[in-house]
Amino acid sequence: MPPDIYAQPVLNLARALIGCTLLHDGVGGVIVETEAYHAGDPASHSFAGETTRNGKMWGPPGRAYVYRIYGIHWCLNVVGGAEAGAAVLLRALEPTQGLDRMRERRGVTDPRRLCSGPGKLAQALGVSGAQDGLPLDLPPFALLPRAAAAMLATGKRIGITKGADEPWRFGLAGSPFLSRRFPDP
DNA sequence: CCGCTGATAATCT
DNA sequence: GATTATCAGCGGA
Repeated sequence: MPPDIYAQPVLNLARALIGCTLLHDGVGGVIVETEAYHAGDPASHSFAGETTRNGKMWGPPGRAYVYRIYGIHWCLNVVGGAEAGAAVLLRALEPTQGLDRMRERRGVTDPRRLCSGPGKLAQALGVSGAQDGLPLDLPPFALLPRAAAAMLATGKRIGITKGADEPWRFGLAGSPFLSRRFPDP
């Protein structure tokens, strides 16, 4: 990705990532769903300031912020935004490469169930806390620009209680690989 | 198709 | 001690 992509306001970054391709060890696909979080946002881990867990959110942009949620799942974010303490949660991919590895890790075969949610995505790509802070433009990761313009859908973020009405979830309209459909306009 | 529930542990108060 | 940016499985319609 061009480095200046990461330096724009985090809402724009969240939109710009739709349609880009993310790979980890050659396994991954096209980003079809994202959510934006930033330090002025009560739903964000960065809202209460810098802590041990969220430290990468204040680090260099274009890197991974990986955290564990509900003691079970991992979630992968792209650190970025013109503002400090911002990140984009990657919620769903359209699997295109390494389908067999994803099926092994996930224990399902339906491609729509491999990466259709933040926890599933991290599991399918083999991402865990070990990758926290790694640059997404360098091995073992790769983040590639999209080939064509994406038809964007916008909606409220999922699974949060604070800031729940903010329309900071973005997706590829009509994609069958979303964690949830966007409401019809 | 939809909604509910248990699992499970780091993080923060 | 409460909360949590989740998921799979289950039961019902």
